[in-house]
Amino acid sequence: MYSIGEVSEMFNIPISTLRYYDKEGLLINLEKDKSGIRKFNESNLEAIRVIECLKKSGMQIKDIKEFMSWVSEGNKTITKRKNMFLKQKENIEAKIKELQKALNMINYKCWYYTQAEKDGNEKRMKNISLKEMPKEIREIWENVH
Amino acid sequence: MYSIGEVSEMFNIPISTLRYYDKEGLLINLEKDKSGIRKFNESNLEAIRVIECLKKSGMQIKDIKEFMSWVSEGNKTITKRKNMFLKQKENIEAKIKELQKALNMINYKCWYYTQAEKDGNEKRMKNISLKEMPKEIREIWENVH
DNA sequence: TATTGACCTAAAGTCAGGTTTAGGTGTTAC
DNA sequence: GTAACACCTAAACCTGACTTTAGGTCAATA
Repeated sequence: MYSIGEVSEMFNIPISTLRYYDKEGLLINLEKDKSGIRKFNESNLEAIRVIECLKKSGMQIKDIKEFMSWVSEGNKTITKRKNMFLKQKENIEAKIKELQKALNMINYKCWYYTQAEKDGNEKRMKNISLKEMPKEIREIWENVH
Repeated sequence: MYSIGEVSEMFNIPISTLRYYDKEGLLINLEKDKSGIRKFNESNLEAIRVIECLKKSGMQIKDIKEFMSWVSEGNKTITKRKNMFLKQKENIEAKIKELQKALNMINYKCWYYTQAEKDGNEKRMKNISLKEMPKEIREIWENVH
């Protein structure tokens, strides 16, 4: 059993955020002692891991809450929950692809500015043609434009 | 030269958002005709590509604005701009790593719920030990916990 | 015993990043 | 010549996800 302060430290999540998650219904089955103090058990910690993961994958609080409500409904929602994870898998894979595209653009810009820095100005780079680019850079450029 | 409506369609960005970016100073050197209508040229389109990329990499509007102001200051800010892109490259690589970690968790959950669905309940899965997991799943699980 | 520290609630406040509204201009289509 | 369309501004509004504030409980320490 952990206090809110301990959990906050473990996960590096502000106490106010943990209380907010609780208020929003994300922390199902979180117990409180007779004087109202929250006691986190292992399954609450696992819920926090899942919340962090679903947030990273771009899910909104209200949808995470819905998922948590399915968890507490038991066996009859297993398929729903499985499908939700399959969908989040796709979401996250799409996000990674987008980021990789952005990374391509950034790599092109890094090359561009490294060259411009050598030249002391952007004159040459502003009008550079595909033929003048090294093969790897040309591939990136074509990918991005 | 493109109208705001054309640009909105090309990039799938709402007109209101393009106006907002202009108002916030992200679209430097954007010309307007005598009656105040925006005319986008190639370099404005390139700016929009850069904005989209920097947004994906997690940069805030006010920082993108600062970058755009460096662009309009010319050669003396080339090094600044290069360093900014180098830093964003790191940011985006870190983001990809995070997403890959989240994807691991999601893959574990997909496996978990596929098994639970077969069983018709979560009894077996809730208490499953490392030894009972296939090797790939065990590796994921260890990565995540 | 009193003060410190960790916890509590409810409600208000904040911030980024837009979006919507209200009222207006200028050009083309019937 | 009037209506429809694409554009304009300024300002108000909205949403999600927190964070801060104000006021209070309780247990342990000086």
